[in-house]
Amino acid sequence: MSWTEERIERLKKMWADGATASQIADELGGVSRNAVIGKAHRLGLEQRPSPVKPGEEKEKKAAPAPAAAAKPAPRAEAPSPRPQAAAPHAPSPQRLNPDMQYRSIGPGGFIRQGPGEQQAPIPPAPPRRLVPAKPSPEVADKTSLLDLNDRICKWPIGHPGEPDFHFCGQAANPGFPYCVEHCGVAYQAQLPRRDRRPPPPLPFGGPRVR
DNA sequence: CCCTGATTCGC
DNA sequence: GCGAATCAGG
Repeated sequence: MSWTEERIERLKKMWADGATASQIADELGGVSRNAVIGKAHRLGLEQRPSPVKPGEEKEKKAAPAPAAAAKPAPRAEAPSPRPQAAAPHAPSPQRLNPDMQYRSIGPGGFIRQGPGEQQAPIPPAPPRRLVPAKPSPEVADKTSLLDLNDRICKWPIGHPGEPDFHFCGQAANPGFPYCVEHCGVAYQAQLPRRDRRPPPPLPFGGPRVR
């Protein structure tokens, strides 16, 4: 089927009306939705909300980042002693906390409280001076999660959970999460399709095909 | 899986 | 120019 004047007109009309490429292809018949999209582009009538390109390019996919949650991790300067008291919900009969104050509970399981009755205030914990924990000797001089920022290479060294897990820590390649050396590992130029090597055959005949 | 539009590139 | 194959996101 060829793109006659009439079919092109119909394509333009439906495209402008917001029909999807699939709908247009079905309506016209004899063409695939890819053909419709391709034709629409060649006609220059694009600029439609694409599900894939709503705006600018988003976060780069950090290629091998396993658990490197690459956030600067805001440092807690002076944490407040106790954020809030536990809500006085109906405590289960088991595992009673001896430090807690309990009140009688009615048949419905709710605390019975008179109209003017106030909840007894929980006394605040005595102020305590908080000192930073000493880092374990394995990571003493290494770049830890808390040391990360956007100017530091976040390439993980070792594996999360290991005692000496840390990050590269070199000066990052500007605009990239890694230093120049690790950028070279993380990012590879994509070859033209014809130059790509086909993936090696999977063992056992590969995944099932329905 | 289904869907979407965008892009690439052999023809 | 055409459109299948592919990509990338919902």
